[in-house]
Amino acid sequence: MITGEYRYSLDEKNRLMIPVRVRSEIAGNSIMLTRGVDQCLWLFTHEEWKKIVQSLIGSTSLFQEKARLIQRRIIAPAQEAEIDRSGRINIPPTLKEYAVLKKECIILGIQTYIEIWDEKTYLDYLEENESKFKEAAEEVGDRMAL
Amino acid sequence: MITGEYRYSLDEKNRLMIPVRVRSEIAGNSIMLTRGVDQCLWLFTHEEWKKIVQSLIGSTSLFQEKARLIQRRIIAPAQEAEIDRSGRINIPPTLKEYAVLKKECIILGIQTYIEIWDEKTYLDYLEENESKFKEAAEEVGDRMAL
DNA sequence: TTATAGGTGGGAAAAAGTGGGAGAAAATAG
DNA sequence: CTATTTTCTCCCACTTTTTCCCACCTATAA
Repeated sequence: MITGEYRYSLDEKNRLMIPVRVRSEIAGNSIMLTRGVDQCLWLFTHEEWKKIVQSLIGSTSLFQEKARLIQRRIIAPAQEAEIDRSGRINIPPTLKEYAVLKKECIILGIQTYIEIWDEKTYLDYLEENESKFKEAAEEVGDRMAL
Repeated sequence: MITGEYRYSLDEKNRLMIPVRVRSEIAGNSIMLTRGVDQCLWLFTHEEWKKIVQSLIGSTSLFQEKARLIQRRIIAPAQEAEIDRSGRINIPPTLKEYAVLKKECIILGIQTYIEIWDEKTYLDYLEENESKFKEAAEEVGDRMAL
């Protein structure tokens, strides 16, 4: 299981470090990188990617508007990324622009996949949603005894 | 059951002591550390953490807004922390910043988990919420005879 | 006072992270 | 089509951080 919140900087060559702890959870050295929901990038292992693709296009058709949208928004932008010897990946220009990555980036391990955020964007997102989060937490609290 | 309120200081290497009484309640020497609700860190045993993750993400998907929020706010920031020979853990930078830990920290044992606060933040929190606490206490009093 | 357990600080080796050079490949201009 | 420039990739070397270990300090109890 991939987990953790890390800060790394994108260098001048658009390389971004993948934290060791995350790397060690990823089998092989090649991953899929795509647009996420919200202003971040998603990063999947090949296995996970296969599952996603299957569940996204498995039951839909190119003759359905919403299906086309999801395909264009999630599936099409996906690119393979190699992890280099020092544990970094290259961020392709279009994806970099989508997530508005500047220098400081946040990498989030979310169990089965990874998110890449621009630091400022991420902090703003959390701040904006803190009250919504607390509501959600209260709801969870109602459902269980923690 | 873990209980107690302790004061320890974070050293220059970002190590924080886990009180012996708390340590002895933890099986193994590794725990999960994450962002808490409110400005503190939460610390769970692996068992407890598993339960939390399960109940938080068990039935949700990365294509649901609230689910993503909870995952980003609680699940993703979680990192494993090893307890060293002297009974200390390392606090990762992003978590340290979130809880605004300076030198003096307060460690709270709350039955099944532990909270880590910056001392000043904790005292302010208690003070600010004293009246809310009294209300809550009244409510509890209505429901039972203590 | 001495022994013991809890707590604190720091050195040294190892691991992780960073930046940059050189050659290959690709793009562009002539 | 070739020559020049730019971009990309691979690799190496340096720096920083982390980890592991040990020594010492302090308080408590024998």
